[in-house]
Amino acid sequence: MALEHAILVSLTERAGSGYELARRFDRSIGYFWPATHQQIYRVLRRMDEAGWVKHTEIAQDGRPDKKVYRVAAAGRAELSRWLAEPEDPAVLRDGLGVKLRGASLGSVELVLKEIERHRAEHATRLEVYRGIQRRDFPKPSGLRGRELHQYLVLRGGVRAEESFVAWCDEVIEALRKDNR
Amino acid sequence: MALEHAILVSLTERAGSGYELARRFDRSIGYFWPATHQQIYRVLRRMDEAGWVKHTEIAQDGRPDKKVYRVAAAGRAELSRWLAEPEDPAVLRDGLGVKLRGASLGSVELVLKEIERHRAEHATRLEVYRGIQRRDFPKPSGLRGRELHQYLVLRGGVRAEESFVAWCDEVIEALRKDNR
DNA sequence: GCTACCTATGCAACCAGTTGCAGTGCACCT
DNA sequence: AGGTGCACTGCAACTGGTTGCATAGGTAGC
Repeated sequence: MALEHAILVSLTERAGSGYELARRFDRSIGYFWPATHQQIYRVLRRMDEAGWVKHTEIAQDGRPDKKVYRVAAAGRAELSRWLAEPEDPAVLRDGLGVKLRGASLGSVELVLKEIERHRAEHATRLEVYRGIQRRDFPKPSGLRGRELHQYLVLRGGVRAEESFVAWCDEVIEALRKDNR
Repeated sequence: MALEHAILVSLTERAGSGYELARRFDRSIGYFWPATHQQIYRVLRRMDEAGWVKHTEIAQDGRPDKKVYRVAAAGRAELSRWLAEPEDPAVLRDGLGVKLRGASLGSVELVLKEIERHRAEHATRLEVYRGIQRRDFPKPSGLRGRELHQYLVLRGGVRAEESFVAWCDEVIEALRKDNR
């Protein structure tokens, strides 16, 4: 599995608390590996116990103390081990496809509405990603190394959402036509 | 959740045993909702207890007996309830993105190889889907109702794999260029 | 004759992800 | 003064998915 590894990648780039990591996930690694704060906290504790990360408690005023985590030697070792290991290719898992498949057993009208809703959702995410792209990578042609990799990951998010939106459009058009 | 519902959709189209369902999932609903046979058996038993499906034991010679399941009234009711309910839009979850993001912490060479491997895998799946498309839907323009829906679901699978392959190609080219 | 794979079912243990809740204290708005 | 929202941590229960194993006869290849 990979939440451990996603966290290690993120922590290697920059040390941080569980909360900060959860925020970071929301707008970077998270579009390839979403995670909630509870999950992150639990995995951080586990990795701390295993010696993959170390934490320093930091008192803050006006705010609860936070634990800032850094990657330890064992964590770096685990990360390179994992990076060299093959990964299972991702599979699609989308309940919307099941709904469409079963549409004629219920109301095709309602399923169509649902697809329009998903279309809007995916279009919103797409706009968010494009915004990040414009802001953080205005000139992609000059990118190298780590920044290039980050950009390419973002491109994956953009492509995935584009493809969702295009599929929804195809479905919406076909269902409307069938309905006439 | 939706494995229950995916099974109900499939069983409504045609009654079948757990094993048959697992095969069907492998080449139809499964590209939107993958499931293993163990999972399917467990859910079938649960649905049987809940009265959503009924089974008939069928003796076969030279082969183990099988239980053929059919959807019961309660199952049809549950299915329409679910079809009318909103569904959370799907999120991408792909460890390959995490690996790419962390590539510079290990061997970029190795990650590149891994991406080429995934590219090949996705291209294979894509070819499988396109084969099904050619065989089962040679003339998509005339499709209506349930068949149209099935075709559109397949189109989703095709689009998703196309998008994966295209992304891999973009990444491979960019990493090669960066390496020179 | 042995290995391996296919049909067919299923249990048990485990692992990962989700949901709901709880508590602290500041800042900001009404 | 009261409500909302944010920063920050965390537990507990649950649900769903994965993996490994067991059983059993038939077919196919070496």
